[in-house]
Amino acid sequence: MTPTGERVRQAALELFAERGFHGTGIRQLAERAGVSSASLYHYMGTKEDLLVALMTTSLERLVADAEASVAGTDAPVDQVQALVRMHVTAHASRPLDTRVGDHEVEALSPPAREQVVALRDRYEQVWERVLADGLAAGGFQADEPAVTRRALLEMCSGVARWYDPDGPLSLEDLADHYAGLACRLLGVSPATRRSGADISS
Amino acid sequence: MTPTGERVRQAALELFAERGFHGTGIRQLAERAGVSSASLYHYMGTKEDLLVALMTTSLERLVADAEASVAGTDAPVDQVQALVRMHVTAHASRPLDTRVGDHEVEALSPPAREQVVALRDRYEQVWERVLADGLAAGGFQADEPAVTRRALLEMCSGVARWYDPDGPLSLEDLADHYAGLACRLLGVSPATRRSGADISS
DNA sequence: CGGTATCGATCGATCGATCGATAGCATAGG
DNA sequence: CCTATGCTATCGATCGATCGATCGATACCG
Repeated sequence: MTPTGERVRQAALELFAERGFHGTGIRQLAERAGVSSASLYHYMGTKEDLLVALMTTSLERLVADAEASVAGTDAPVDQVQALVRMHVTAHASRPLDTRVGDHEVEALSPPAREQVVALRDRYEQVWERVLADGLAAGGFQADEPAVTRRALLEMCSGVARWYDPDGPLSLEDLADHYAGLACRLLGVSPATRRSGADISS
Repeated sequence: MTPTGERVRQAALELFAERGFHGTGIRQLAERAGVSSASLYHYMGTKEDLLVALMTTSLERLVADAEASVAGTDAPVDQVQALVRMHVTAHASRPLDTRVGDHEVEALSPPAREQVVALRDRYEQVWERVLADGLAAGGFQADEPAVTRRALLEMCSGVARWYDPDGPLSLEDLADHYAGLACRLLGVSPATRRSGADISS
């Protein structure tokens, strides 16, 4: 990717996150990227193509990171903590990506939306499988797994809306804290949180 | 409020929630409300005035309900459960209001935004005080109260993005479940969840 | 008559997108 | 070595469409 092309993507990420897709004009985008509005079209297809590209890049990275997170161990208690750390770290360190991904799905035309939603579903399936494994193994307690999963995910995604990297909490502290909160939510007994030991062992 | 005026507000609520403020045109709004785009201006000021009115109405109701929720008891454990039930019920039964309130704040011009953010802050202060009381009384456990408060609020707000009133879960069930999740998050011991008894008593 | 409610027509501005033109820079042909 | 050719990058000008908003006119109702 050429430097100017990268500047266009960065400008789009900032403006879409800040003002929304429909709230961002092609001319603002060009000005932020430092090119004319005509030159913009040398680096992208339509404005929507650009949005799709941003979302797809971000989501594919998230899916890959999620699958890598669970690959490190077989114990659901460890897997869910790895997922939470990864998710929180991603949302805190790249809030623009995740804000665009969360808020602008409805701005997409149906075919593009399908593609993006499919990626998001793949991501959530990783969580679903880990939660199901943990419930089957007895390490988690949840009356309504589907509700608990959504509550957990929404809680973790929220950091993109408020975390300040210059604040008192480091990324590590934040990830640690959320891993603990997730364990509480899932009813993981404190004794089993630090190890992958099955609760029945 | 005249019936047509009410239809305008309802149409705006639906469209702003569905397509966003900038994604909704004055003509779509008029069509959904069943009037001409010119007649629209008999019932509103500018498009932004309409958005502000919707947000203010929704937030003022939320603030009033929050203050009523905590007025029923002095025990923080009961107060936070009442808050969670109220918040979850509001977000599940009026998802359009809360989606607009959560997503479109950035679409407001600075003076209007200040007014809306002030209301939202008043609402969050109710939560903050209850959490501080619970920590002081020893009923809650939280290393980072500010983080825990945000995590709790984001978790509860998320229901507006997925709850289906025609699904298997009733509003009551949902509120119950979230009250339980909140207690887990806050480290409330199961014994004290059903009563307002201080943990030291 | 004097409000209230309604609308077709239209305003200037801005929208996303395209056009043809221009410059720079590589490299292949003589 | 020169220059012809082709490709990348860039832009001013402008397209038709739509934007939010306003106008004057009409109808109805007390």
